[in-house]
Amino acid sequence: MAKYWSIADILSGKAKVDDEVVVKGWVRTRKDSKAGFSFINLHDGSCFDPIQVIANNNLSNYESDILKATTGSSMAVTGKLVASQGQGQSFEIQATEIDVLGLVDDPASYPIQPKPHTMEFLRSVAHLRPRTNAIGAVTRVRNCLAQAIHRYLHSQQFNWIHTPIITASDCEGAGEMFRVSTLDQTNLPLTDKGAIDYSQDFFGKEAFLTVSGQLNVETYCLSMSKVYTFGPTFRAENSNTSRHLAEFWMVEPEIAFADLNDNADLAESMLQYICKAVLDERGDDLAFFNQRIDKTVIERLESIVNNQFERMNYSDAIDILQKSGKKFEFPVAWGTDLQSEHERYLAEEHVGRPIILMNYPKDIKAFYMRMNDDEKTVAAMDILVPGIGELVGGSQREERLSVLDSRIDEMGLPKENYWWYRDLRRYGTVPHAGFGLGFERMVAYATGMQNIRDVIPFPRTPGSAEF
RNA sequence: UCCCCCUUAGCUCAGUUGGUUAGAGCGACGGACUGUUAAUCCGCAGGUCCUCCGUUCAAAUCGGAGAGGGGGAGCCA
Repeated sequence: MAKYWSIADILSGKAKVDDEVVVKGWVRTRKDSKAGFSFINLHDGSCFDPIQVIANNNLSNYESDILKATTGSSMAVTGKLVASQGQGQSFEIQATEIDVLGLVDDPASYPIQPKPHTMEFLRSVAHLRPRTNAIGAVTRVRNCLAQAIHRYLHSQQFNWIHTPIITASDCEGAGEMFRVSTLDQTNLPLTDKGAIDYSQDFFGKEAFLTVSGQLNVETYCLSMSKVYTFGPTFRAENSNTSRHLAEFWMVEPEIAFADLNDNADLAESMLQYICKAVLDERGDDLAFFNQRIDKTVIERLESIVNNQFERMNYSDAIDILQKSGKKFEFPVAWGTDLQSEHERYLAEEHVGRPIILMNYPKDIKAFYMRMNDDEKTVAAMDILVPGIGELVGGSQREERLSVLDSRIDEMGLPKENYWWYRDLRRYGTVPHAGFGLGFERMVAYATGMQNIRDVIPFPRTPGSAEF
Protein backbone atom coordinates (compact mmCIF):
# COMPACT_ATOMS: atom_id res chain seq x y z
CA MET A 1 0.00 0.00 0.00
CA ALA A 2 1.42 3.36 -0.99
CA LYS A 3 1.61 6.04 1.69
CA TYR A 4 -0.98 8.82 1.82
CA TRP A 5 0.93 12.13 1.74
CA SER A 6 -0.06 15.74 2.23
CA ILE A 7 0.72 17.89 -0.78
CA ALA A 8 2.78 20.17 1.45
CA ASP A 9 5.08 17.29 2.39
CA ILE A 10 5.48 16.19 -1.20
CA LEU A 11 6.19 19.66 -2.57
CA SER A 12 8.70 20.35 0.19
CA GLY A 13 10.65 17.26 -0.81
CA LYS A 14 9.80 14.86 1.99
CA ALA A 15 8.81 12.10 -0.44
CA LYS A 16 11.44 10.65 -2.77
CA VAL A 17 11.29 10.76 -6.53
CA ASP A 18 10.14 7.36 -7.88
CA ASP A 19 8.21 6.63 -4.66
CA GLU A 20 4.68 5.43 -5.09
CA VAL A 21 2.47 7.96 -3.32
CA VAL A 22 -1.18 8.62 -2.62
CA VAL A 23 -2.62 12.14 -2.51
CA LYS A 24 -6.22 13.16 -1.93
CA GLY A 25 -7.88 16.46 -2.58
CA TRP A 26 -9.99 18.65 -4.81
CA VAL A 27 -9.46 19.56 -8.45
CA ARG A 28 -8.43 23.17 -9.04
CA THR A 29 -8.12 22.88 -12.81
CA ARG A 30 -8.07 20.12 -15.38
CA LYS A 31 -6.65 20.50 -18.87
CA ASP A 32 -6.86 17.75 -21.44
CA SER A 33 -4.13 17.21 -23.99
CA LYS A 34 -4.76 15.41 -27.24
CA ALA A 35 -1.33 13.89 -26.76
CA GLY A 36 -3.21 11.39 -24.65
CA PHE A 37 -3.35 12.66 -21.07
CA SER A 38 -4.81 15.29 -18.75
CA PHE A 39 -3.15 17.71 -16.37
CA ILE A 40 -4.97 17.87 -13.05
CA ASN A 41 -4.02 20.44 -10.43
CA LEU A 42 -5.00 18.91 -7.13
CA HIS A 43 -5.27 20.87 -3.89
CA ASP A 44 -5.62 19.61 -0.32
CA GLY A 45 -5.24 22.77 1.81
CA SER A 46 -1.89 21.76 3.31
CA CYS A 47 -0.04 24.49 1.43
CA PHE A 48 -0.70 27.22 -1.10
CA ASP A 49 0.29 25.30 -4.21
CA PRO A 50 -1.61 22.41 -5.75
CA ILE A 51 0.25 19.39 -7.08
CA GLN A 52 0.13 18.48 -10.73
CA VAL A 53 -1.19 15.02 -11.54
CA ILE A 54 -0.69 13.49 -14.99
CA ALA A 55 -3.60 11.24 -15.91
CA ASN A 56 -2.97 9.09 -19.00
CA ASN A 57 -5.89 8.12 -21.19
CA ASN A 58 -5.02 4.47 -20.67
CA LEU A 59 -6.41 4.64 -17.12
CA SER A 60 -9.48 2.41 -17.09
CA ASN A 61 -11.84 5.15 -15.91
CA TYR A 62 -10.30 7.97 -17.98
CA GLU A 63 -13.34 8.56 -20.17
CA SER A 64 -15.98 7.56 -17.66
CA ASP A 65 -14.78 9.49 -14.59
CA ILE A 66 -11.64 11.56 -15.04
CA LEU A 67 -12.87 13.60 -17.98
CA LYS A 68 -15.94 14.48 -15.91
CA ALA A 69 -13.94 15.71 -12.91
CA THR A 70 -14.33 19.46 -13.20
CA THR A 71 -13.11 22.18 -10.82
CA GLY A 72 -14.15 21.31 -7.25
CA SER A 73 -14.41 17.55 -7.76
CA SER A 74 -12.70 15.34 -5.20
CA MET A 75 -10.36 12.45 -5.91
CA ALA A 76 -7.78 10.09 -4.49
CA VAL A 77 -4.73 9.64 -6.68
CA THR A 78 -2.16 6.86 -6.57
CA GLY A 79 0.94 7.24 -8.68
CA LYS A 80 4.65 7.65 -9.02
CA LEU A 81 6.32 10.86 -7.88
CA VAL A 82 8.48 12.14 -10.73
CA ALA A 83 10.46 15.23 -11.59
CA SER A 84 8.26 17.48 -13.68
CA GLN A 85 8.94 17.80 -17.38
CA GLY A 86 7.15 21.11 -17.48
CA GLN A 87 7.95 24.41 -15.84
CA GLY A 88 6.16 25.83 -12.83
CA GLN A 89 6.58 22.89 -10.49
CA SER A 90 9.47 20.63 -9.49
CA PHE A 91 7.45 17.47 -8.84
CA GLU A 92 4.38 15.91 -10.31
CA ILE A 93 2.55 12.62 -9.99
CA GLN A 94 2.24 10.15 -12.82
CA ALA A 95 -1.07 8.58 -11.88
CA THR A 96 -1.56 4.83 -11.94
CA GLU A 97 -4.99 4.96 -10.35
CA ILE A 98 -7.49 7.77 -9.83
CA ASP A 99 -10.57 7.27 -7.72
CA VAL A 100 -13.02 10.07 -8.39
CA LEU A 101 -14.85 10.46 -5.10
CA GLY A 102 -17.30 13.27 -5.82
CA LEU A 103 -18.15 15.14 -9.01
CA VAL A 104 -19.55 18.66 -9.24
CA ASP A 105 -23.26 18.63 -10.05
CA ASP A 106 -23.52 21.59 -12.39
CA PRO A 107 -20.11 23.00 -13.33
CA ALA A 108 -21.64 26.10 -14.93
CA SER A 109 -23.15 27.27 -11.66
CA TYR A 110 -20.51 25.97 -9.22
CA PRO A 111 -19.71 29.19 -7.36
CA ILE A 112 -15.96 28.73 -7.07
CA GLN A 113 -14.83 29.04 -10.65
CA PRO A 114 -11.22 29.23 -11.79
CA LYS A 115 -11.32 33.02 -12.10
CA PRO A 116 -11.05 36.01 -9.76
CA HIS A 117 -13.95 36.55 -7.38
CA THR A 118 -14.79 39.52 -5.21
CA MET A 119 -14.61 39.06 -1.43
CA GLU A 120 -18.23 40.28 -1.21
CA PHE A 121 -19.39 37.42 -3.40
CA LEU A 122 -17.29 34.87 -1.53
CA ARG A 123 -18.91 35.96 1.74
CA SER A 124 -22.26 34.90 0.28
CA VAL A 125 -20.85 31.39 -0.22
CA ALA A 126 -18.91 31.16 3.02
CA HIS A 127 -19.32 27.38 3.07
CA LEU A 128 -17.38 27.05 -0.19
CA ARG A 129 -14.95 29.97 0.01
CA PRO A 130 -12.22 28.04 1.89
CA ARG A 131 -11.64 26.37 -1.50
CA THR A 132 -10.24 29.61 -2.92
CA ASN A 133 -6.59 30.61 -2.88
CA ALA A 134 -7.26 33.71 -0.79
CA ILE A 135 -9.38 32.18 1.97
CA GLY A 136 -7.20 29.07 2.09
CA ALA A 137 -4.15 31.26 2.59
CA VAL A 138 -5.94 33.31 5.27
CA THR A 139 -6.84 30.09 7.05
CA ARG A 140 -3.24 28.91 7.19
CA VAL A 141 -1.91 32.30 8.31
CA ARG A 142 -4.63 32.54 10.96
CA ASN A 143 -3.67 29.13 12.27
CA CYS A 144 0.02 30.03 12.18
CA LEU A 145 -0.63 33.17 14.25
CA ALA A 146 -2.76 31.31 16.79
CA GLN A 147 -0.16 28.59 17.23
CA ALA A 148 2.62 31.18 17.49
CA ILE A 149 0.76 33.08 20.22
CA HIS A 150 0.39 29.95 22.31
CA ARG A 151 3.99 28.92 21.61
CA TYR A 152 5.39 32.31 22.56
CA LEU A 153 3.40 32.65 25.78
CA HIS A 154 4.08 29.04 26.72
CA SER A 155 7.81 29.63 26.25
CA GLN A 156 7.53 32.56 28.66
CA GLN A 157 5.85 30.33 31.27
CA PHE A 158 2.37 31.76 30.88
CA ASN A 159 -0.64 29.69 31.88
CA TRP A 160 -3.53 29.68 29.41
CA ILE A 161 -6.65 30.32 31.48
CA HIS A 162 -9.98 29.22 30.06
CA THR A 163 -12.13 32.09 31.22
CA PRO A 164 -15.90 31.69 30.88
CA ILE A 165 -17.89 32.51 27.78
CA ILE A 166 -21.07 33.02 29.77
CA THR A 167 -20.84 35.62 32.47
CA ALA A 168 -23.39 36.49 35.08
CA SER A 169 -21.34 39.37 36.42
CA ASP A 170 -22.52 42.63 34.98
CA CYS A 171 -19.23 44.42 35.48
CA GLU A 172 -17.12 43.90 32.42
CA GLY A 173 -18.19 47.23 31.08
CA ALA A 174 -16.48 46.93 27.73
CA GLY A 175 -19.58 47.22 25.57
CA GLU A 176 -23.12 46.09 24.84
CA MET A 177 -23.71 42.46 25.74
CA PHE A 178 -25.71 39.60 24.26
CA ARG A 179 -28.21 38.20 26.74
CA VAL A 180 -28.15 34.48 27.53
CA SER A 181 -31.55 33.24 28.66
CA THR A 182 -33.73 30.15 28.59
CA LEU A 183 -36.89 32.04 29.53
CA ASP A 184 -39.85 31.65 27.18
CA GLN A 185 -39.56 34.87 25.21
CA THR A 186 -43.26 34.81 24.34
CA ASN A 187 -44.32 34.48 27.97
CA LEU A 188 -41.80 36.18 30.23
CA PRO A 189 -42.26 35.84 34.00
CA LEU A 190 -42.71 39.20 35.71
CA THR A 191 -42.00 40.47 39.21
CA ASP A 192 -44.54 42.36 41.34
CA LYS A 193 -43.17 45.58 39.88
CA GLY A 194 -43.66 44.41 36.30
CA ALA A 195 -39.98 43.84 35.50
CA ILE A 196 -38.77 40.59 33.95
CA ASP A 197 -38.14 38.10 36.75
CA TYR A 198 -34.69 36.78 36.03
CA SER A 199 -34.66 34.84 39.27
CA GLN A 200 -36.59 32.26 37.28
CA ASP A 201 -34.01 32.19 34.50
CA PHE A 202 -31.43 29.42 34.07
CA PHE A 203 -28.75 30.97 36.29
CA GLY A 204 -31.22 32.58 38.70
CA LYS A 205 -30.08 35.97 37.46
CA GLU A 206 -29.26 37.82 34.30
CA ALA A 207 -26.51 36.28 32.17
CA PHE A 208 -24.60 37.43 29.10
CA LEU A 209 -21.91 36.43 26.63
CA THR A 210 -18.54 37.77 27.72
CA VAL A 211 -17.14 40.96 26.21
CA SER A 212 -13.70 40.37 27.72
CA GLY A 213 -12.01 37.78 29.89
CA GLN A 214 -9.82 40.38 31.55
CA LEU A 215 -11.47 40.68 34.96
CA ASN A 216 -11.64 36.91 35.28
CA VAL A 217 -8.09 36.39 34.16
CA GLU A 218 -6.84 38.97 36.66
CA THR A 219 -7.93 36.62 39.42
CA TYR A 220 -5.61 33.93 38.10
CA CYS A 221 -2.87 36.47 37.45
CA LEU A 222 -2.82 37.19 41.20
CA SER A 223 -1.74 33.63 41.87
CA MET A 224 -0.13 32.28 38.71
CA SER A 225 1.79 35.50 37.89
CA LYS A 226 1.73 35.13 34.09
CA VAL A 227 -1.54 34.17 32.46
CA TYR A 228 -3.58 34.78 29.33
CA THR A 229 -6.98 34.11 27.83
CA PHE A 230 -7.46 33.32 24.16
CA GLY A 231 -10.98 32.72 23.01
CA PRO A 232 -14.12 34.15 21.51
CA THR A 233 -15.68 37.37 22.81
CA PHE A 234 -18.96 39.00 21.92
CA ARG A 235 -20.06 42.58 21.50
CA ALA A 236 -23.63 43.54 20.68
CA GLU A 237 -22.54 46.94 19.42
CA ASN A 238 -24.21 48.12 16.25
CA SER A 239 -20.86 48.52 14.55
CA ASN A 240 -20.81 48.36 10.77
CA THR A 241 -17.20 48.66 9.70
CA SER A 242 -14.47 46.59 8.11
CA ARG A 243 -12.75 46.35 11.53
CA HIS A 244 -15.56 45.09 13.81
CA LEU A 245 -17.31 41.80 14.41
CA ALA A 246 -20.04 40.86 16.88
CA GLU A 247 -18.12 37.63 17.60
CA PHE A 248 -14.35 37.81 17.53
CA TRP A 249 -11.32 36.25 19.18
CA MET A 250 -9.12 38.06 21.61
CA VAL A 251 -5.79 37.31 23.28
CA GLU A 252 -5.49 38.87 26.72
CA PRO A 253 -2.21 38.37 28.59
CA GLU A 254 -2.01 39.56 32.18
CA ILE A 255 1.25 39.81 34.12
CA ALA A 256 1.86 40.35 37.84
CA PHE A 257 4.67 42.45 39.35
CA ALA A 258 4.62 44.53 36.21
CA ASP A 259 4.01 48.11 35.18
CA LEU A 260 2.96 49.76 31.93
CA ASN A 261 6.44 49.55 30.41
CA ASP A 262 6.66 45.83 31.15
CA ASN A 263 3.27 45.51 29.51
CA ALA A 264 4.40 47.38 26.39
CA ASP A 265 7.56 45.26 26.26
CA LEU A 266 5.50 42.09 26.36
CA ALA A 267 3.11 43.25 23.64
CA GLU A 268 5.96 44.35 21.40
CA SER A 269 7.92 41.18 21.89
CA MET A 270 4.90 38.96 21.31
CA LEU A 271 3.92 40.82 18.14
CA GLN A 272 7.46 40.51 16.83
CA TYR A 273 7.53 36.80 17.59
CA ILE A 274 4.26 36.01 15.85
CA CYS A 275 5.06 38.14 12.81
CA LYS A 276 8.37 36.32 12.48
CA ALA A 277 6.53 33.01 12.70
CA VAL A 278 4.34 33.97 9.76
CA LEU A 279 7.38 35.09 7.75
CA ASP A 280 9.20 31.85 8.57
CA GLU A 281 6.34 29.41 8.14
CA ARG A 282 3.95 30.86 5.57
CA GLY A 283 6.17 32.23 2.84
CA ASP A 284 3.97 30.64 0.19
CA ASP A 285 0.82 32.36 1.42
CA LEU A 286 2.60 35.68 2.01
CA ALA A 287 3.90 35.66 -1.54
CA PHE A 288 0.29 35.39 -2.70
CA PHE A 289 -0.93 38.19 -0.42
CA ASN A 290 1.96 40.40 -1.41
CA GLN A 291 1.21 39.90 -5.10
CA ARG A 292 -2.58 39.93 -5.18
CA ILE A 293 -3.90 41.59 -2.01
CA ASP A 294 -1.43 44.12 -0.62
CA LYS A 295 2.01 44.76 -2.04
CA THR A 296 3.37 45.95 1.32
CA VAL A 297 2.50 42.96 3.51
CA ILE A 298 5.91 41.31 3.64
CA GLU A 299 7.70 44.63 4.05
CA ARG A 300 5.34 45.51 6.90
CA LEU A 301 5.89 42.25 8.76
CA GLU A 302 9.63 42.55 8.34
CA SER A 303 9.51 46.09 9.65
CA ILE A 304 7.73 44.90 12.80
CA VAL A 305 10.27 42.14 13.38
CA ASN A 306 13.30 44.33 12.76
CA ASN A 307 12.38 47.64 14.41
CA GLN A 308 11.49 48.80 17.87
CA PHE A 309 8.00 50.22 18.14
CA GLU A 310 7.73 53.94 18.61
CA ARG A 311 6.58 54.81 22.14
CA MET A 312 4.89 58.09 22.83
CA ASN A 313 2.85 59.69 25.55
CA TYR A 314 -0.69 60.74 24.71
CA SER A 315 0.18 64.34 25.59
CA ASP A 316 3.10 64.37 23.16
CA ALA A 317 0.88 62.85 20.46
CA ILE A 318 -1.57 65.72 20.95
CA ASP A 319 1.31 68.18 20.50
CA ILE A 320 2.45 66.46 17.33
CA LEU A 321 -1.06 66.44 15.90
CA GLN A 322 -1.56 70.09 16.74
CA LYS A 323 1.76 71.08 15.19
CA SER A 324 1.35 68.82 12.16
CA GLY A 325 -0.21 71.56 10.09
CA LYS A 326 -2.61 68.89 8.92
CA LYS A 327 -6.27 69.75 8.58
CA PHE A 328 -8.35 67.22 10.50
CA GLU A 329 -12.09 66.81 10.33
CA PHE A 330 -12.23 66.55 14.12
CA PRO A 331 -10.35 69.02 16.32
CA VAL A 332 -7.38 67.85 18.38
CA ALA A 333 -7.55 68.75 22.04
CA TRP A 334 -6.02 67.34 25.21
CA GLY A 335 -8.62 65.31 27.06
CA THR A 336 -10.50 63.97 24.07
CA ASP A 337 -10.04 60.56 22.53
CA LEU A 338 -8.11 60.34 19.30
CA GLN A 339 -10.19 59.91 16.16
CA SER A 340 -9.43 57.38 13.45
CA GLU A 341 -7.90 60.11 11.30
CA HIS A 342 -5.58 61.13 14.15
CA GLU A 343 -4.47 57.57 14.81
CA ARG A 344 -3.92 57.05 11.13
CA TYR A 345 -1.78 60.16 10.86
CA LEU A 346 0.40 59.10 13.77
CA ALA A 347 0.92 55.49 12.66
CA GLU A 348 0.96 55.93 8.91
CA GLU A 349 2.45 59.35 8.30
CA HIS A 350 4.29 60.50 11.39
CA VAL A 351 6.24 57.34 12.26
CA GLY A 352 5.25 54.94 9.45
CA ARG A 353 5.20 51.86 11.68
CA PRO A 354 3.47 50.62 14.84
CA ILE A 355 3.28 53.11 17.64
CA ILE A 356 2.54 52.57 21.31
CA LEU A 357 0.58 55.47 22.74
CA MET A 358 0.70 55.66 26.53
CA ASN A 359 -0.79 57.51 29.49
CA TYR A 360 -4.21 58.68 28.39
CA PRO A 361 -6.48 61.15 30.22
CA LYS A 362 -8.33 59.29 32.96
CA ASP A 363 -11.76 60.48 31.88
CA ILE A 364 -11.73 58.64 28.58
CA LYS A 365 -10.54 55.32 30.00
CA ALA A 366 -11.93 52.47 32.09
CA PHE A 367 -12.21 52.43 35.89
CA TYR A 368 -9.63 49.68 36.40
CA MET A 369 -6.72 51.53 34.79
CA ARG A 370 -4.03 52.70 37.20
CA MET A 371 -4.03 56.38 38.15
CA ASN A 372 -0.72 58.12 37.42
CA ASP A 373 0.93 60.48 39.92
CA ASP A 374 -0.31 63.51 37.98
CA GLU A 375 -3.87 62.38 38.83
CA LYS A 376 -4.90 63.42 35.32
CA THR A 377 -3.79 60.44 33.32
CA VAL A 378 -3.94 56.68 33.67
CA ALA A 379 -1.37 54.04 32.75
CA ALA A 380 -3.15 52.95 29.58
CA MET A 381 -1.64 52.05 26.23
CA ASP A 382 -2.91 51.48 22.70
CA ILE A 383 -0.87 50.03 19.90
CA LEU A 384 -1.76 51.64 16.60
CA VAL A 385 -0.68 50.09 13.32
CA PRO A 386 -0.84 51.43 9.79
CA GLY A 387 -3.92 50.26 7.91
CA ILE A 388 -5.80 48.82 10.87
CA GLY A 389 -5.69 51.43 13.60
CA GLU A 390 -6.02 50.07 17.10
CA LEU A 391 -4.60 46.56 17.29
CA VAL A 392 -3.94 46.35 21.03
CA GLY A 393 -5.47 48.07 24.02
CA GLY A 394 -4.13 47.60 27.52
CA SER A 395 -3.17 49.13 30.83
CA GLN A 396 -1.53 48.76 34.17
CA ARG A 397 -4.36 47.89 36.55
CA GLU A 398 -5.23 49.89 39.62
CA GLU A 399 -3.91 47.72 42.49
CA ARG A 400 -4.66 50.21 45.34
CA LEU A 401 -8.10 49.49 46.80
CA SER A 402 -8.80 53.03 47.92
CA VAL A 403 -7.95 54.49 44.53
CA LEU A 404 -9.96 51.78 42.76
CA ASP A 405 -12.94 52.47 45.00
CA SER A 406 -12.89 56.17 44.36
CA ARG A 407 -12.70 55.51 40.60
CA ILE A 408 -15.70 53.17 40.83
CA ASP A 409 -17.62 55.84 42.75
CA GLU A 410 -16.54 58.59 40.38
CA MET A 411 -17.91 56.66 37.42
CA GLY A 412 -21.14 55.84 39.21
CA LEU A 413 -20.59 52.07 39.05
CA PRO A 414 -22.31 49.72 41.54
CA LYS A 415 -19.51 48.78 43.94
CA GLU A 416 -21.26 45.64 45.19
CA ASN A 417 -21.00 44.03 41.74
CA TYR A 418 -17.24 44.24 41.95
CA TRP A 419 -16.85 42.52 45.31
CA TRP A 420 -14.64 39.73 44.03
CA TYR A 421 -12.58 42.07 41.85
CA ARG A 422 -12.06 44.30 44.89
CA ASP A 423 -11.04 41.28 46.98
CA LEU A 424 -7.97 40.91 44.76
CA ARG A 425 -6.85 44.31 46.11
CA ARG A 426 -7.63 43.34 49.68
CA TYR A 427 -5.70 40.08 49.76
CA GLY A 428 -2.11 40.31 48.63
CA THR A 429 -2.45 42.95 45.93
CA VAL A 430 0.44 43.53 43.53
CA PRO A 431 1.08 45.84 40.60
CA HIS A 432 -0.07 44.09 37.46
CA ALA A 433 -0.86 44.88 33.85
CA GLY A 434 -2.27 43.35 30.71
CA PHE A 435 -3.59 43.98 27.24
CA GLY A 436 -6.03 42.69 24.67
CA LEU A 437 -5.03 41.87 21.12
CA GLY A 438 -7.87 41.68 18.60
CA PHE A 439 -6.98 38.44 16.88
CA GLU A 440 -8.86 39.11 13.63
CA ARG A 441 -7.26 42.53 13.37
CA MET A 442 -3.91 40.81 13.70
CA VAL A 443 -4.81 38.36 10.94
CA ALA A 444 -5.97 41.23 8.75
CA TYR A 445 -2.70 43.05 9.39
CA ALA A 446 -0.59 39.98 8.61
CA THR A 447 -2.43 39.16 5.38
CA GLY A 448 -3.32 42.61 4.06
CA MET A 449 -6.96 41.57 3.85
CA GLN A 450 -9.01 44.75 4.01
CA ASN A 451 -12.19 43.45 5.62
CA ILE A 452 -12.20 41.64 8.95
CA ARG A 453 -15.15 39.54 7.70
CA ASP A 454 -12.74 37.72 5.41
CA VAL A 455 -10.28 36.59 8.08
CA ILE A 456 -12.76 34.67 10.26
CA PRO A 457 -14.52 31.59 8.86
CA PHE A 458 -18.10 32.65 9.53
CA PRO A 459 -18.40 36.37 10.35
CA ARG A 460 -21.17 37.59 12.64
CA THR A 461 -22.15 41.23 12.15
CA PRO A 462 -25.31 43.23 12.86
CA GLY A 463 -28.13 41.74 10.83
CA SER A 464 -26.01 38.87 9.57
CA ALA A 465 -25.39 35.41 11.05
CA GLU A 466 -25.69 33.23 7.95
CA PHE A 467 -24.17 29.74 7.95
C1' U B 1 -26.69 54.62 15.29
C1' C B 2 -25.49 58.45 11.30
C1' C B 3 -23.93 59.73 6.04
C1' C B 4 -23.14 57.88 1.10
C1' C B 5 -23.20 54.07 -2.75
C1' C B 6 -24.78 49.48 -5.08
C1' U B 7 -28.38 45.25 -6.76
C1' U B 8 -28.93 43.38 -14.95
C1' A B 9 -26.35 35.84 -17.27
C1' G B 10 -22.68 31.24 -12.66
C1' C B 11 -19.11 35.77 -11.69
C1' U B 12 -17.47 41.07 -12.95
C1' C B 13 -19.88 44.80 -15.34
C1' A B 14 -21.99 48.04 -19.86
C1' G B 15 -26.93 49.47 -21.06
C1' U B 16 -27.45 56.87 -24.21
C1' U B 17 -33.37 61.17 -23.47
C1' G B 18 -38.35 56.07 -20.87
C1' G B 19 -39.08 53.29 -27.05
C1' U B 20 -38.49 47.12 -31.52
C1' U B 21 -35.59 41.00 -30.04
C1' A B 22 -31.21 43.57 -22.96
C1' G B 23 -25.02 43.28 -24.45
C1' A B 24 -19.55 42.35 -23.33
C1' G B 25 -15.53 39.98 -20.69
C1' C B 26 -14.49 35.93 -17.58
C1' G B 27 -16.37 31.11 -16.27
C1' A B 28 -19.16 26.69 -18.11
C1' C B 29 -20.08 23.56 -22.36
C1' G B 30 -18.51 21.70 -27.60
C1' G B 31 -14.48 21.74 -31.12
C1' A B 32 -9.22 22.87 -32.93
C1' C B 33 -4.33 23.03 -31.09
C1' U B 34 -1.12 22.12 -27.17
C1' G B 35 4.07 19.16 -21.48
C1' U B 36 -0.29 22.59 -20.17
C1' U B 37 -0.04 25.78 -15.82
C1' A B 38 -4.09 33.46 -15.69
C1' A B 39 -2.84 28.79 -22.08
C1' U B 40 -4.40 30.24 -27.23
C1' C B 41 -8.12 30.14 -31.34
C1' C B 42 -13.29 29.03 -33.14
C1' G B 43 -18.27 28.06 -31.74
C1' C B 44 -22.60 27.40 -28.54
C1' A B 45 -25.78 27.87 -24.43
C1' G B 46 -27.06 30.90 -20.55
C1' G B 47 -31.85 36.48 -18.14
C1' U B 48 -37.82 36.69 -12.33
C1' C B 49 -32.99 43.39 -15.15
C1' C B 50 -33.59 42.08 -6.25
C1' U B 51 -39.17 42.19 -4.66
C1' C B 52 -43.81 44.73 -4.42
C1' C B 53 -46.70 49.04 -5.49
C1' G B 54 -47.21 53.33 -8.54
C1' U B 55 -46.58 56.97 -12.97
C1' U B 56 -46.90 56.16 -18.40
C1' C B 57 -49.38 54.33 -24.79
C1' A B 58 -44.63 52.17 -23.22
C1' A B 59 -40.19 51.00 -17.31
C1' A B 60 -33.75 47.58 -16.57
C1' U B 61 -34.32 53.12 -17.01
C1' C B 62 -38.84 57.63 -13.37
C1' G B 63 -41.27 57.71 -8.07
C1' G B 64 -42.44 55.12 -3.28
C1' A B 65 -41.90 51.07 0.12
C1' G B 66 -39.30 46.68 1.39
C1' A B 67 -35.09 43.13 1.18
C1' G B 68 -29.95 42.19 0.51
C1' G B 69 -24.85 43.97 0.02
C1' G B 70 -20.77 47.56 0.30
C1' G B 71 -17.79 52.13 1.78
C1' G B 72 -17.02 55.90 5.52
C1' A B 73 -17.97 57.82 10.69
C1' G B 74 -18.95 56.72 15.84
C1' C B 75 -18.13 52.71 19.53
C1' C B 76 -13.93 49.53 20.26
C1' A B 77 -10.21 44.87 19.78
